[in-house]
Amino acid sequence: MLDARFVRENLDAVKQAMASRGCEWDFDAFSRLDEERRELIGQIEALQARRNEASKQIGELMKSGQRDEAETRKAEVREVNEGISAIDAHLAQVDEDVCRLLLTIPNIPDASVPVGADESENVEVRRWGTPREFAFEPKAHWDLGPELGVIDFEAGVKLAKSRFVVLGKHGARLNRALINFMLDTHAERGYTEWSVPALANAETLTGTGQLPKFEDDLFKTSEGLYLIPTAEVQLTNLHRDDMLEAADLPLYYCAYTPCFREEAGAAGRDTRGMIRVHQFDKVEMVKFATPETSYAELEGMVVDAGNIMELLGLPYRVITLCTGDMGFSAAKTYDLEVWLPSYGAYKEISSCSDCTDFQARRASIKYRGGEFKGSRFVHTLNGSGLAVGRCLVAVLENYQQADGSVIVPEVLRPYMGGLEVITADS
RNA sequence: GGAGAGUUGGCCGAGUUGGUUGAAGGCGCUCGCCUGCUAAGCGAGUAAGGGGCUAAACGCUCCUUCGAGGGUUCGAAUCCCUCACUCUCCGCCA
Repeated sequence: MLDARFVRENLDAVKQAMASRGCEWDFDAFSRLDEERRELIGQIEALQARRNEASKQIGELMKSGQRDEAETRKAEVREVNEGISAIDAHLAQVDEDVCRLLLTIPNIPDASVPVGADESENVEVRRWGTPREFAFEPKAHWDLGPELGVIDFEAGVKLAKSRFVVLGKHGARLNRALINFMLDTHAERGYTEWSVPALANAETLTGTGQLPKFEDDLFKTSEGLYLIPTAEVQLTNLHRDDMLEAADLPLYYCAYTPCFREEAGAAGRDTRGMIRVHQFDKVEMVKFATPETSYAELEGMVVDAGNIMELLGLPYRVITLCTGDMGFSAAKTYDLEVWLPSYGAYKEISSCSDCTDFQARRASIKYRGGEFKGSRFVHTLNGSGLAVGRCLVAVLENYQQADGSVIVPEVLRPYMGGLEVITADS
């Protein structure tokens, strides 16, 4: 969420920022409501000051036995109170409208973010590794997986519905190996591991920005809880309403969780395979940093995500999302894309964002003890490290051999009981 | 699920015959003094959010907030109701 005063005082800059995102926002309504709100607050507070003054006098009159005079003042206050409640009802409505507007305006892109309309205008930053030249026709994971018995698409549909998958045999173990490998690797780099609920309440999801605007993307339970779309939600909200110490920053957190997404607007996209499914595993990284260091921390997070693919020997590239392609809460986002032979292209496997104080303001996450008076909002960052399902797909496709078997990357073998090759009958 | 106790500022903790208590005291923190160093000591300051005044900073002023919401009252941390959460005991259970 943006600060109402900031929007008011930087109206043109905010308008420009929203235009660069291709985001429609009712600035006129905001200005109107914001002004009305302040006007009403002024009126109410003037009346409240009168009431407080009179009440104090009534107390004194009662003590000194001037009952009649006290009764007169009481009648006066009753009248003042009627005025207050009338205005108050109006203010409550205006407040709600202002709040609703502020909760639906996205973060302002950082100045370094390329301006662009959509993903075609994202900017490549760097590449690591070289896509392998196959001496045979490589298979896509939607063929390879079932043939090896590691992915079962039909079973997923039977147990739940389309866009759910079942991992079997070495697939299940490879999945678990990836999770453990990622968590262990991040731990070595200073990330504290957490295990968090897979369900979250509305307040939590409002804190990170999924609600109220993107409720359609979430699975919801009958009692009002939501299945988390990412562990970012939980890790970031761990410190909701907290006051952190500057000396403790930055904080590095990570967690493995399943993630659940309705994919409401994704009909027809990535329909084959397990690239886009309703439930997938992900290891997530979250940082809490000061405004001074947050962009440097973002660079570091991208390195930490890329490190996983480098250790796995998976070719990838890093791109900077342009203004039109960035997520709601982010001020700057790097996507990491892994090479997938089935797509003949790089495909998103991680998204690392600096949300600046956007989430911290919603969730009230502050810190103190720095070179400033009082407290300030922290900057929150999050990034996948990595999406496990897509990583499993990348391993299968990139490490496949002509006979249909798949070599297990060396770093994963300790997690696979020393297994070196996945074959259909192993 | 049943019964009881609790929820106060960065933290701990007073405050329930309603009225200068936004809140004693302590800890922590900041500044100053003192002090070979450190520790201790002395003095002052120290909640947040919002409105207004000011070109702005400083500052001044007003309002709100004692788990959340509602009620009683001229006035509520203090009385009443509802809800949430925490703790203890019982029940149930992986």
